[in-house]
Amino acid sequence: MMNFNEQVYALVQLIPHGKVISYGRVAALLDNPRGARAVGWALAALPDGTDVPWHRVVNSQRRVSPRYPGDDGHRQQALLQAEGIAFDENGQIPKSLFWDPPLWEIRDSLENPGK
DNA sequence: GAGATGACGGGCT
DNA sequence: AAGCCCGCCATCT
Repeated sequence: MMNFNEQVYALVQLIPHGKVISYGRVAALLDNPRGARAVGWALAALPDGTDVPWHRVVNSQRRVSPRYPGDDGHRQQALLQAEGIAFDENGQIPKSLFWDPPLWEIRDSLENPGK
């Protein structure tokens, strides 16, 4: 049985290039609707140079979340902009760029890793 | 096992 | 409308 962190990583890897999703939504798709904070914890534990596209996970305000005091989120924004994602003057991402997969698709992928 | 710690979120002021 | 407050959850001490 995959632990929570592994499920988070597996799901985040499914986020399409050019799309984003919120922490809370990731948690909900993993059948843990109140686990948003734990999702952030899981992503924080990723090593540098990971192949997990952590930058595609943003908060429910449709903005990137600061990592440390004083962080302006510029790095994550740059990664997203490189994928064609645009931010408005308020630093928000349009709703249309949010990934909203059907639940069955997630279940399938997590049950058959890699295929 | 109790207490502390976040890359969260939503409800209330 | 912008914060503050306080549950929530997986981990770490």
